Amino acid sequence: MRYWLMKSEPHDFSIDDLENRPNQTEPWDGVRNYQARNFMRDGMSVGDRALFYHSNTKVPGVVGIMKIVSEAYPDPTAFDPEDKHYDPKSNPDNPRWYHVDVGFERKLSRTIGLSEIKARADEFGDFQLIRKGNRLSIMPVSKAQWDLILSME
DNA sequence: GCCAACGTTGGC
DNA sequence: GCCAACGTTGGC
Repeated sequence: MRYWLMKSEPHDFSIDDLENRPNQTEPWDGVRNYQARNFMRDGMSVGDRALFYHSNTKVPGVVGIMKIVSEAYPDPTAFDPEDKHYDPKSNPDNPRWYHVDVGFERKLSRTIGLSEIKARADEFGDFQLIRKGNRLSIMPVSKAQWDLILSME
């Protein structure tokens, strides 16, 4: 089993939105970055777990835990001209974008802020989240990093 | 709202 | 294949 971190802007889709979905699952659609796609398509397996991270908000940070509940499959929003994430270069015969479904596991009792994580950068070691200029929305997390974040809850 | 950092596009 | 221009991400 692997560990991941997945970012979402809470005004687009938040941990509460996920919790309130009928089955508490949701396709993690709209990813249009090759590295992030490759992590979902080639790296993830059902049963993996992921930190839900709120980005571009007042207190950016880790807010909950999800599990990966599907294998990767083509992202249909790329085929829909009406969709915000439409990509004319992706089509059903040759899909460019893939995603997985995620499931709600639990909310953290509080937000583990990015600033708190940065303050302990030494303990986290090489962590994409706190690399300078990081813009990746999906990234792997080591077991040690996972445990460290949850120990800060 | 600003802007630095980054990824993508497209002309050459 | 290079690289300038552009669009996006995301912290602050």
